[in-house]
Amino acid sequence: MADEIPVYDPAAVEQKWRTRWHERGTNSVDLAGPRPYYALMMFPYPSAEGLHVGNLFAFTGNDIFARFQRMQGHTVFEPLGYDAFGIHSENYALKMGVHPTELIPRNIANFRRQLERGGLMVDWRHSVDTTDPAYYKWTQWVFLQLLRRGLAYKKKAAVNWCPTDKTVLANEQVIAGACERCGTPVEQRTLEQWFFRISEYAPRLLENLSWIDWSETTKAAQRNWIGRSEGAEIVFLAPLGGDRPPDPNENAAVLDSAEIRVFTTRPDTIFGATYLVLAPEHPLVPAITTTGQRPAVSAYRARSTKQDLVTRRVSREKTGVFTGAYALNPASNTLIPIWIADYVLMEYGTGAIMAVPGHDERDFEFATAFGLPIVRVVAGDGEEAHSPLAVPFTDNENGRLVSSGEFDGLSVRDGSQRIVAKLAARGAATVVVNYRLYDWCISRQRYWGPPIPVVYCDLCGMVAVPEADLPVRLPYLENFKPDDSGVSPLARDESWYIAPCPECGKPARRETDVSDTFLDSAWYFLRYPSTDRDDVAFDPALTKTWLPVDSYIGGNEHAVLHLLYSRFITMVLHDAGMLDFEEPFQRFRAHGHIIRDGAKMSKTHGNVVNPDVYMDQWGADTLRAYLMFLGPYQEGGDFRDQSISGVRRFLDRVWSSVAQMRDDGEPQEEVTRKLQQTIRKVGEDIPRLSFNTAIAAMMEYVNVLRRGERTPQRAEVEPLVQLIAPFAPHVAEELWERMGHVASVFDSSWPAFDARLAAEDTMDLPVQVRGKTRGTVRVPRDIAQADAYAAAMATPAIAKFVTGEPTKIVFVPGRLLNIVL
RNA sequence: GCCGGGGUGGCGAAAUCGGUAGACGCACGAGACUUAAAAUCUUGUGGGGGAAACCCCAUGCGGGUUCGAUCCCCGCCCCCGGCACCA
Repeated sequence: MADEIPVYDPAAVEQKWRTRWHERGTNSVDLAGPRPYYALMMFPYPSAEGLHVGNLFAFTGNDIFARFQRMQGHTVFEPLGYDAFGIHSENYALKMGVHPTELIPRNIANFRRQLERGGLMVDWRHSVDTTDPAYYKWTQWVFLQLLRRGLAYKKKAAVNWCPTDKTVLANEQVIAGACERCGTPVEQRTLEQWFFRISEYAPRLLENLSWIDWSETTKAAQRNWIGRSEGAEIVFLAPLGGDRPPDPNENAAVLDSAEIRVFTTRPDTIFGATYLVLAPEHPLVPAITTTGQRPAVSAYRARSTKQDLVTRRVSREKTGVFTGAYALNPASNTLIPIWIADYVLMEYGTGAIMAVPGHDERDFEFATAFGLPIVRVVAGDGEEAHSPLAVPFTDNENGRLVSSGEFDGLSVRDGSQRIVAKLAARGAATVVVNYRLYDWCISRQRYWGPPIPVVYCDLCGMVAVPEADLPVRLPYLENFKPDDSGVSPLARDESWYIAPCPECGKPARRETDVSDTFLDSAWYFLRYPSTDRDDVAFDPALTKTWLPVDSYIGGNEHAVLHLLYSRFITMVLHDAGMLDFEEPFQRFRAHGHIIRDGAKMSKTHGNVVNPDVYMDQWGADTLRAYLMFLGPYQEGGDFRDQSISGVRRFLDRVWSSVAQMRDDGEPQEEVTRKLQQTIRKVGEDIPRLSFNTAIAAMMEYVNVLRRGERTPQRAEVEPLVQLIAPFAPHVAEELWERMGHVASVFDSSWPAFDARLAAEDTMDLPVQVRGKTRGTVRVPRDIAQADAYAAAMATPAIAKFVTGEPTKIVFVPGRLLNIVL
């Protein structure tokens, strides 16, 4: 090192180390290495626009964490792949008039280039591409495992249909009655669809949330989605065949009657149930409807089943029709009318409710609209028991039962229990738990996805494609545009869909639907370690070593879709004896999102950041560190062009510290102490993903290091280079090499924290008078209270506030002294 | 409506088993270097008052607990995200 200080040239340094890492295999993981650590990040959809700065933000956080784990002595596996099937790609291909089989490889190549440029420690030998037959062969295999276990089934179902994308959508993909992709109002259509029985797993999917180490926001979203509610099913008997209101004096039990089961979370309010409501599609409706009401009821049913979901969900106006029938309220023993209305959903609970207008807003609205009786059966403390209700009373914390016979005076909770117990004794009620989670509709009438591996034979019926015959390859279709028919474009290619029946060999017909993209991504983490194996989906030994995933990082936009499906598929494979764990991700952290100028980045806002531009101008290391510095990783932040210079300045200062470094002296005590504190801080912050404060701590250290005219010593800068390495890997490698090291800095051990070197003998003890800080005194760290007090009183600036005798002295050793007067 | 997360300088943000509020960075001001500018270095910067030493106010709003509250409790307001005619 001569007098000339070499200039930090990011472009040259980064180019050099990309090549070097490749040549040396620095990022190639030894899957048999010690202390395996699987650091997974959500794989991207390779869009034509290229890598988004938001992707880079997400990946960089994971990369820092992974590199840190490696320097802690772990063998770290940090794979990345491409989620390239799906409507997004297909629509883009349609728009551009390019076939997806051409488009996707092009996009992937561009992504790969940008990702490598970002300096990620990814082992590309273990990548996946969901559109590769070598991958989707196993996606089809996963489907067959569910089929075999009775967890995949086909049924005619009212499904969400997007008229723009011309496809079925899962409930998860319908936001406020509209398609999450294009915003078009969703219609209801009845089609034959494939479903997975995820609802059967609802209790486990919910319960496990109590012990997995995930972001609270994500767990809350899943809990909301699964939607558990505790309550009771109560039986109401409805006498049949009468065209007149039954005589209450008549013995209802002797009449032929229908059992109407309702679900309620408020059995305590049963004395206030003044009518029943069935969903229009409820199967008992034809049986109970009286002759006189038949025309009105049929008209209403016809209308509401045709009605699309939007009208039904967005306009909350209450409509309904009286069936003419009555049911016996098993608690109050009175006859109450039975109505049908579309505010009661067939898909949830029993498709029937007991309406308690006094204590439920919806029932209140309905009762008001149709002039049905509103009875109060819960009253608040000190409230007149029979005070009329202008609005439904829903305070179930303080409420007490009234007008409820023997149950009067009980709390909501006790009342519920006692009433259910009493009804249960005569078989009229059962305690039940309901979930809002519906089965997962996985079929899509589109082109760009894995064909569902099933064949229909006139003789043998539905036959699963044998595993040995997988993959069922997606044929090349010139015209893959979807149409309104509700049938997949694959149904146009007879040469493809006519196939021999696997059982009898006679010509049969392939399933022409493809599966949902979310199935591709529900198991990809199992594939990464085993990409070398083409005979199994996942190698048992490798899976035992590497899974479950140690750390998973991704966006919260996948909190309910991808994460829930992945957990479900894992549980199924666990139950099938193929995995020895049932939760795929031990730890999950949701990262935040990068916005710019206070708005989400989008082409319409014109505020999209192309990472290439910033890597050209500042270097990848600077961009990485800046993204991590601009805000808390789990909250995201605002990308501001102006602020990036501060991070570059910091790296410049690290660079010149190394360039000027000397080997001929002792490290300075204050610098050493600060260094130790920084080692501790950075080592604590990285596992917490608190990257912004870790960078701030390193900046503080560099400020101390560069203070004054002195030349830094090796022992002062060498650990610094290791600390910055996860954040700025290229420049750290370069500096590490310039300091004389041959091996990669990532094969060095993270600097050890030495508490003795970090400790200081003296400190500035804050002194408060009456709780207000009035100054500090320089005292030994382990000073006793009396000495601290004496020191404070010896400081005029503090003593002058002590105007009388102290009544109390609060002393927290090492923290503060408070003199109370 | 229910469930999460959040509200701190001009800006991005630190600090929560209760203990000097505003670390670090941006921007801005002053100075050094320079013919000059850029870069770099030094230094200042929450608001108000004061010549100054200093004083007062301040973590969305209003109360409370405490020697001491950004942090805990009660009652509100606002922003972001999830769920939503789910009984």
